[in-house]
Amino acid sequence: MAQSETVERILDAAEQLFAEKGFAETSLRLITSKAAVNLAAVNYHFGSKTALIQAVFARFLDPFCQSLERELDARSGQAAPSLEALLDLLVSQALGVKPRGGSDLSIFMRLLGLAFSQSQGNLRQYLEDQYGAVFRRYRQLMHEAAPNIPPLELFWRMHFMLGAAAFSMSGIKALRGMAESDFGVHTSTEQVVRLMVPFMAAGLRADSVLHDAALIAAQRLPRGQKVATTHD
Amino acid sequence: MAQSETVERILDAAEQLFAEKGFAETSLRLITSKAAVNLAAVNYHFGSKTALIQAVFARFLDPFCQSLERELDARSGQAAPSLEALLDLLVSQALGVKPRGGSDLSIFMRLLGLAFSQSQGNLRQYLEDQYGAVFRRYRQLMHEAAPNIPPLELFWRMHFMLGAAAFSMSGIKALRGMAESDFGVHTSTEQVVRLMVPFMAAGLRADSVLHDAALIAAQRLPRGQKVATTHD
DNA sequence: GAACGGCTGAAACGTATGTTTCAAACGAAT
DNA sequence: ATTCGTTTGAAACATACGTTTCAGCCGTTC
Repeated sequence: MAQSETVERILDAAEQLFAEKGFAETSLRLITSKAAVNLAAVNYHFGSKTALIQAVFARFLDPFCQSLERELDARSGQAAPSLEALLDLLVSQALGVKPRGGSDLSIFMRLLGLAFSQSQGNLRQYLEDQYGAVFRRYRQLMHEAAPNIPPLELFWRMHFMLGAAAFSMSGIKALRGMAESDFGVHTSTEQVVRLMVPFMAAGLRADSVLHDAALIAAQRLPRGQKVATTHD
Repeated sequence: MAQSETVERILDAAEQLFAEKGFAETSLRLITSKAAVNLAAVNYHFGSKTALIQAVFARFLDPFCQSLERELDARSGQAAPSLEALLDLLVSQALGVKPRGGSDLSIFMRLLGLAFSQSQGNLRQYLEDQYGAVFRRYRQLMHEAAPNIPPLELFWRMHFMLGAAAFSMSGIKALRGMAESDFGVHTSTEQVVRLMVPFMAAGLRADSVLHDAALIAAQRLPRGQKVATTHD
């Protein structure tokens, strides 16, 4: 009956605590205590801590990806968007998705960063399976926006991008503190995000170093390789 | 007889396991078992697990920073180095420092990434205290190499850079796997590092969006989304 | 009003962790 | 050969964790 509020409370608390301390360092007891629910509620509603973690991501990533895909669909007929437009789209989506009160973009990105840096191929595999399609679609658009960059290099550059975003948001509190003590200026999360756009756009379209390197040779797909699913 | 080999064995095992699984997820028993030493040896030689973690970083970062400072000293008389030269210096130092057999650049960067993304209270402060001076010195050179970028923006861009590096190296194995399955090409760690340089250099000298003194007010939302500025 | 099913509360279970203890082993100096 | 400080080995300790259990609660349905 009626989706007890307990589930939301747990997700709220877990999201915040995971972002603060990491997954392994956050105990269920801490979560349930912060959420003011019973310890057993987690295993009752989610089954396990692992499932809880995935649920936290799903609550954030599902609306984000759906919203992003909607935007991409809306643009599918028109001319291919520019790099900046693509980045802006991502930024505005990220800034726009606010499922709940507690959710902040910095939390979102920090969790994403943790997902990639914490151990288990578990979570990573989950994200890959669940949201890999959207990523590939977005990458294809990036490829069209920067056709002179070899796909392999673009792949890595997009992950440099993701890393820059995840890392900065990850430690935004500490970094903001450093910036504030060094420059006496407060930088809001949103401002940091906006600072990323020109950095990333310029990095993405920098001259490739792969055109005549050894990599480019292997880059031409030897016909046998399994490239099957992705036509990008 | 001072400095038993046990210490080195522990550090080797710990470094590798920390990089693989993270700090919290790596137990002392796993470390000592891999190192083939007694469990109590860790607490005997290092005092605590926390101290062990710091020791792992010190063994890596101390020679790196010393070597970097030496290079910076050697260049202090000459003309200010270019951005690319500065980045190359970093890369070559990072690729050059190999204190031991097991040590790999990807391990180095992954640990660094973990240091910033895991429960930041302790380790982060340690790194800041211990190596903050070198960072500031390097940043000053970056400022001279890109004088048209406002220092605050440069600060953030350097951290975007660090994030890109830490993140990519952090999950290099998984990313390499993705790249390999999508493009059928193996990318070595060193190649990934070299791919970063043009990306970062271009990002660093991208046109600033902070030109006006009004650092903060300069940011106006391009599209009509709700602002609701969540101050955190 | 009684019976049912979803949900909560409190307690316990089994396990794994970091740390401590203390006796034994080792090596160098006396 | 004995001594002494350093290092190791095996075991125990205290604690924290994720998970399970089960009795009780409450709203809904018959």
